[in-house]
Formats: sequence, C-alpha cells, structure tokens
Amino acid sequence: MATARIPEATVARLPVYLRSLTELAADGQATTSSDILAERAGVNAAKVRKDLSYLGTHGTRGVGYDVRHLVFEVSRALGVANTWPVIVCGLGNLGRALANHTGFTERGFPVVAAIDVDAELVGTTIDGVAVHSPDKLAEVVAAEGVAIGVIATPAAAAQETADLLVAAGIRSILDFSPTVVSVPPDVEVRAVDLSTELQILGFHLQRDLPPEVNL
Amino acid sequence: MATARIPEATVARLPVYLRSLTELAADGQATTSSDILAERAGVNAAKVRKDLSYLGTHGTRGVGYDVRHLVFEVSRALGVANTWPVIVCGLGNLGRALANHTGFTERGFPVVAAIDVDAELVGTTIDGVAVHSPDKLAEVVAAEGVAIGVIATPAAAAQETADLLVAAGIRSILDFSPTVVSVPPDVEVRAVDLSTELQILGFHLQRDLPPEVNL
DNA sequence: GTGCGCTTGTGAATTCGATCACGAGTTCCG
DNA sequence: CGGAACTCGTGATCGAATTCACAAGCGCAC
Repeated sequence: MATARIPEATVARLPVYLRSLTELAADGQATTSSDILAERAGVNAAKVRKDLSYLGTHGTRGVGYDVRHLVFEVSRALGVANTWPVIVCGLGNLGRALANHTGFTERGFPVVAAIDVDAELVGTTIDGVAVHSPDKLAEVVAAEGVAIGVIATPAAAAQETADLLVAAGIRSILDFSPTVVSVPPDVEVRAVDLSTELQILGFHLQRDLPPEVNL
Repeated sequence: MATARIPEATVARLPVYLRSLTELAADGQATTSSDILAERAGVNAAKVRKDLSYLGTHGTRGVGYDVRHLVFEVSRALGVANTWPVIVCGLGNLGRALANHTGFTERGFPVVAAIDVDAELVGTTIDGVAVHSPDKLAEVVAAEGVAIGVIATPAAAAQETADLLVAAGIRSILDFSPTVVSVPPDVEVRAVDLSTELQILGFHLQRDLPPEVNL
C-alpha cells in the first residue's frame, strides 16, 4: 500500500507508458508484455519491468500485463483522477497557444484563467479563458483553485511572475521563459526552454561535422 | 584542441551558463566566480567548475573567470557561431507560435520554412515564413539548407512527419507531439512533451497532499 | 617576501539510473 | 504429467552524474 519512493526517472516515464497503454487498450489488446510496451515507449524492456515494479504492480509471469489493470495502476500512481487547474501567465505567441491547447484539459489540466499586463487584453476572454490583470492573480488563484502556474512571459518578467505565483500560494510552476527563476524550496519548477533544446541539437550537429576547426 | 568528450548533462547546462554570462557581461562584470555563476544558473558551484573544466577552460585561482573569455569559450563549445536553419512542421496553435517566435532567430536558429497539410495555408506566408506542402519538404530542405526539423503536428501525423524529415536528410528533430517517434540511430530526437511535464507536476502535487488514500 | 584569504581544478566518494542475467511462475502441447 | 516456450521480478553489475573535500595557485597587504 505504502507506495515506496518512485525514482524521479521512472515518474518521468510513467506518462509515456500511460499513453502507450491507452493506445493498446484502444486497439483492443487485453494483455501486453514488457517487450511491446518498451517498443511503444521507446525504451528497453528491462526498464519497463523495473519501472512498473515500483508501482507494486504485478504482471503475470509467462503471460504479461493486463492492459486495463495496468492503465489503472499507472493512472493511480500519477494521480490522473485528480484535476489540477492551470493558469497561464503571459499571452504572447506561446502563451496564447498554450491557453488554446485542448490537450491539457483532456489530461486533467484545464486552463482556467490567464494573466497579462496588457490593459487591452484584461477583461477579455481568449478561447473561453478569462484574462486578468497580474494584481488580481492571488484572487483568481483562490477563486478557481488553481494548482499550477505556467510562465509564458518574456524573460524580463519571468522572475516577477514567479514571485507573484508563489505569493498566491502556487507550488508547481511550468516555466517556458529562457531564464532560471528562483523560488522557495517547497515550490517545484519545471523549465521547458526551447532555445536550450535547439542549442543542444546544434551542439551535436556541430560535433558531427568536425571539418570546421576554429573561428 | 581535441575537445575531449563533454558529458551530455554538461552540454545541457552550457546554454544556461551562456545566458548567465551574457547577462553578467551586460551588467559590466569583467570577472566572475563559480559561486556567482552557480547562483545565476541555479546549480551548485562545484558542478559549474567541473562543467567548465570539460571545456579546457582555465579560470584563475583566487580570482575567478574572465567573463568575456568564458563567453567565448562556451560559445565555441556550443558552436553558437553557426546558424542552423529550422523548418516547422504543422501550423496549429503551437506551430504558429513557434514560427512567429523571434527568440530562435536571435540565437542562430532561423525558421526558414513551414509545412502544413492544409491546402488553404500552402503558398501563404505566416510572419514572413513561407508555407509549403509536405510533398515539397525534401525540396525545401535542400533549397534552404535546413538542419533541424520541428514537429508540431497532431500526434497522429507525428511519425509520418518524422519519416519525411528523415527522408529529406534531416538528422536533428525537436518533437513537440505527445508521441514517441522512431527514427534511425543516426538521427537525434529531443522530445518536449507539455502534457508529460504537467503530469509530472501533478504527480508531485498528489504526493504532497497524501490524505486522499484511494479512489 | 611572507602570510592570509580567496577561488579554481580535480581525485575520491557517493548517489542515481540503466542494463544484465537469471530464477521462478505460467501456459500449452503432446 | 513432463517439458518447452514465454515472461515477469529482481539481485547484481555497470556506468554516468553529482557532490565532497582539499591541494595548489593567485593577489594583496604589510
């Protein structure tokens, strides 16, 4: 019962397993194996088995896993039954795209509000999402039961936005700005930095084309 | 000269260091220490020193690092001098935001073209980016010297898109679709999955609020 | 020039994650 | 019922990344 500690690396893979399992279920597969799951999730079979073992999940030796039961187990581990309302801060290109993104609501992360400094936007709604001014943030968070803040502001406003979110009681932040925001230790920040991702790809490209030696 | 192997984890941090260093330079700091850099980059000082040591970089004991020199070293390691043209595949909410995003060009990743299946869009330009039909992909890639493909299509089209990119000779892919695409081993894929990120945050939220025991 | 405070660079220790390899349970066939 | 084929669960091993801790180098003050 006491779900022992699940390693961070495993947690990061659970959503992928869950998607693969959902597909398998949709395909009418009643049962599956670590090999098949591994193939679908793009990892190796031993890792799948070890990851699933942390859930206390029991497959059946010689047979495999029951797809529906595994969907249930992984869902429970991830807490998919819960709904975590999200607020999007910053309605530039990216913020707008995120506010509109339908995939979030489907997975239990409805975007319930947005924040922007632009007085023209405040008071309007964007795809059904009401836009508020930053100084209303705490109020909105409380009213809507917001659990997760998304930072999609320009870099210069990111730290300030993070501070507002923290002050409003938010403890989970998804940060798309190209900065490192600092927050109290009990707040979790996941940074998604598109430029960094590209730069990592660029690094490897450069590495694979070595003839160019210096600048 | 022979830049020994730089660990993957270090490569992923170099862009962050580079940003911090650029800020420090803009602030007029001529010199800095691993402590200050660590603070700015959100990591610890020993890690900064070890990471920088892989670059063969030499700071000065008792003094610290010369900011300009370090900017130069990190830039060279990352190959920032190079320009890697990008093509965006799929012009939904996210694809459009990415195509418009100005930050990419600034960092050497200009979006030079876009692909979409929608016949209404093909032939138009979105923020100066020409939209082509998927069957022109190889042609466009060759003409524009595209180095990196971004997949921003719906999940169902992601694998197909990846196959097209690979066939067109692309070896670096940034994948925003909530899927695992399979590609030949010499192609690098970095997956950025927004739903997964949210689910990981959700997992920790659930963990920190344990009173709810079962469902 | 000597000593002190500061900061780097790096071997050593530790932690964490990935992978291997195999024992054990299950099904099915003859 | 016996054996073959299959697949899970997991201890053991391996490797990568992080962290520790300290010797060595530098600059300044006196």
